[in-house]
Amino acid sequence: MPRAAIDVFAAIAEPQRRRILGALADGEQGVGQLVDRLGISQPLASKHLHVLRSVDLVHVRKQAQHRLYRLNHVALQPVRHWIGTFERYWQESFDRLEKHLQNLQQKDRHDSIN
Amino acid sequence: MPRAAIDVFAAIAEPQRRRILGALADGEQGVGQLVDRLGISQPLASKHLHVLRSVDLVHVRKQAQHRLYRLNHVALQPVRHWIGTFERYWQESFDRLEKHLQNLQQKDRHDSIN
DNA sequence: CCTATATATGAACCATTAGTTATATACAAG
DNA sequence: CTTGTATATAACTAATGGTTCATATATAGG
Repeated sequence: MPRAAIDVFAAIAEPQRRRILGALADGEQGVGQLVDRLGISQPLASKHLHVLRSVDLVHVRKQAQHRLYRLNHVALQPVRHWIGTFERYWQESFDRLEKHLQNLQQKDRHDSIN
Repeated sequence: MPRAAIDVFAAIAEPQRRRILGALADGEQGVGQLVDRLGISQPLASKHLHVLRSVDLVHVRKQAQHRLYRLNHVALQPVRHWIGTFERYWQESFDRLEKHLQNLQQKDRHDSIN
């Protein structure tokens, strides 16, 4: 139960959490599905999801007893941006990318993560 | 003295290490300069640099008693690539970027980091 | 209300690690 | 060879965090 102020960088530093995010890239999923796919214990999955939720990397949706988690790729922007500060060599391309990203964000409501 | 197998993600999860890399983005620097600029202790700087070196994020060059560290931005590619796997929405742009990156890598010998 | 299923949470354990202080190493200069 | 400067390393401390086991909460269905 990490109550410490963890940031996005620390969140994605954990291999299991990266695996979870990778699995969620295939679409919204419940805890049970993630447990089965990744072969980890249920409490561990819940706790990692809690961390990911604390940095807004995932969003939750209730459905009966299930909690359906879905990836929020926008929360990765701090990492993207930080890396961009070093890669000024291709900064021009990066700027184009950022612009494109902002456009995508605006119509990012009920988009197709599947 | 972290002898554990730390990866790039864990290396950049540490805020002080990100600050060090940020400082090195301005060009090659000695440990003393980093200590002054960042206001951290000398042993701490050396240890963080050791970690960064273990994942090839920095390269060292001896000059008299000094050790001059310089950023190796190419080592950030795993992070870039991993993030790219989620951001398939602008994948096309990303591919163009990757191509550009590979071109830059080839003429990355004694380039100008400053 | 009782049971089953799905998920979250608490407690305890153990490993890792950021940080400090003290000391060692490397090199240069006299 | 001694001194001074620059950096690395060792020993230690304290905090953090990943993991497991047990238990609690939530919801559905009889």
